[in-house]
Amino acid sequence: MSGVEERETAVGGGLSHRVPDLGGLELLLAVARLGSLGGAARELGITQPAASSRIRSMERQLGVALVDRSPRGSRLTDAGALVTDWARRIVEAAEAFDAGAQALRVRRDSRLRVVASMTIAEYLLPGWLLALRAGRPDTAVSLHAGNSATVAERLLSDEADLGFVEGLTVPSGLDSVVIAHDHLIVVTAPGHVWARRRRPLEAAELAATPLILREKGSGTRQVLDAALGGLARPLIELSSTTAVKAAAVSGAGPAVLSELAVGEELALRRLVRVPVAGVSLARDLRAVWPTGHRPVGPARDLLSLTRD
Amino acid sequence: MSGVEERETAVGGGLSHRVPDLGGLELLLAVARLGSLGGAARELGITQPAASSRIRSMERQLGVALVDRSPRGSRLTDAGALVTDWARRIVEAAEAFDAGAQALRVRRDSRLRVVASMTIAEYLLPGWLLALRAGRPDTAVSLHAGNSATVAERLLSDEADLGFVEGLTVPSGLDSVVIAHDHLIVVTAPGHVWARRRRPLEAAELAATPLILREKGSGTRQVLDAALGGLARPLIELSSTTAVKAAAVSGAGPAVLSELAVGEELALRRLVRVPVAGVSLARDLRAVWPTGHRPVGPARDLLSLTRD
DNA sequence: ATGAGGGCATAAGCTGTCTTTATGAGCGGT
DNA sequence: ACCGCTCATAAAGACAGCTTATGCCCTCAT
Repeated sequence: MSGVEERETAVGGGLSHRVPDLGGLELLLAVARLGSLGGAARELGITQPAASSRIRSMERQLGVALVDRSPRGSRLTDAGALVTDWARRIVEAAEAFDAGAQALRVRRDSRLRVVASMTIAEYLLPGWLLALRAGRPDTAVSLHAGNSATVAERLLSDEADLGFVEGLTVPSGLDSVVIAHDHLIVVTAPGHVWARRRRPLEAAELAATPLILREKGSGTRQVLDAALGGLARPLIELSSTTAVKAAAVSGAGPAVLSELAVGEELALRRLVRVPVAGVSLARDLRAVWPTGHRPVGPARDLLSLTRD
Repeated sequence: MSGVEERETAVGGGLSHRVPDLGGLELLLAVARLGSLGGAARELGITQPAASSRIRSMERQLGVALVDRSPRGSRLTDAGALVTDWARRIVEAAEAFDAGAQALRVRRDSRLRVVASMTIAEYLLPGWLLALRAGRPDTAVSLHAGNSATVAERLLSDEADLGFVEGLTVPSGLDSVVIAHDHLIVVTAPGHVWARRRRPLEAAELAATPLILREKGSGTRQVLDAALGGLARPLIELSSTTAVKAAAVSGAGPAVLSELAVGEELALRRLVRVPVAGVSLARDLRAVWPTGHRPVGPARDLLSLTRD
């Protein structure tokens, strides 16, 4: 209730003022791994005083001692070990971001050109790219995102070497292999009536209720319409998974989304899964390529990483 | 193969030079949500030119156009939508970090004092704290991490209101309720012989092989020793889950860890799960409190969030 | 004992980034 | 035609982080 506390929570955002920047977190991880400030500094290509000062400023910012300094090295405190583990999650997310972002740059010299549907590009590809980078560090990948039609088009016009789609059907002219299974699920904000519901929803009830949906033509919408016999009733139609999630979290109504998209939200209880019965909302995720042109080289490397 | 490219990948670290900082990512999320640079700027408490310049510098850094500007607002480009979703993962990890870090500060006025074992504090508590903050924004939580004995000690001396343990036994003097189930799993680096193994490991084989383990006395080690009859043979003993994971990832040998701890690593294929048969490596995660003092108020709120 | 080496802290100066203030320009509805 | 919204540009100030240059502490080997 103090003025400061009030403002801190009222501002709400300002995360970047309470969380050390990525450079600081990387430094902390290096200190944890190497057991020495100077060693960590060397690894990151900065000087020892810079590392010392930076760790100290993180400790000031967090209000917690992170490392025990001694004349023969530095070890994490108990709190420091916790903070370091939480920091690792941020850095891993940043690594995935980096792998994805590098692939988004249009480069003519890419040895592997991938085109993928949105959901796959958002939730699965960064991980695959990281794994690929670990195994084949010199493979330059470029990524283009689009719907199933776009994927087919770019593959057939030789603008891409490997594609990923999430629809019900495989575009003609393409061979495919199933690489994972996905389910659409119904979710609501925790405050919604359905959030407390134990008895599964029936198809009729789902079809009769206005839902927050992706636009017609999206892979997600295709599957839902097919499952309900083309009857899905939109409360609003939004053009991205993100917008649908945001609307559902804010309590606008129930939404239908891939379980890939809402893992985090379910874990944090920002959204609640509503049980459904008698409706087939499963779909396959597939890798695709032009008929007959079985993937070779880098494309084959990536494909082998996607096996679940 | 160019000089610049060479250096970028050779440095390897330097993540913070290729990924925008948290402030920039938050700004991008706000732009995506509000559809306007100026609106996002207002929400974050900065001026419109600052937002404009910052978004522009992110686009320069990533080499990709993120937003389509128009005289009546800004919308994300396709690439921008992808980048924004990847950015959201980073920001969510940062929110968990923040929730945890705030709880680590020692504050006398905390209305809820929690003491938890390491694994739970590392992997589950931040999410619970975020959910608690969402539902009860004014609950100040403080967190202390330690082993089972520490948890019991602090609860019984009234230094904590609610505890979480992961061992096989409940310390005497405490009541408990099971809040989740956990399994220890055997993992190796992808290059290890066991990584390609299909036939499950037997207890005898596991007991005969030197493993990367937590130190004796840790919850993880207790469960493993019990399951193998006290026979676990350490290749090395390390004092943190983190260190065990790092050793396993680097290929030092097979490790035994909670599946909570290696979710990310398995998804990114940095580690591979080795099937095991005939060994009971399950354990319960429990909330605990002094016998008779059933949790009330904030403690009860938190407890109700942990139900799986 | 004593000197060498590794480890950390402090001080001073520099540089770059991000910010604000001030202003201009495009588009749309009234 | 004007007002309101949007975004862009330019100039100047504030701040954070880095480097260089030291000094102290501890340990180990000579």
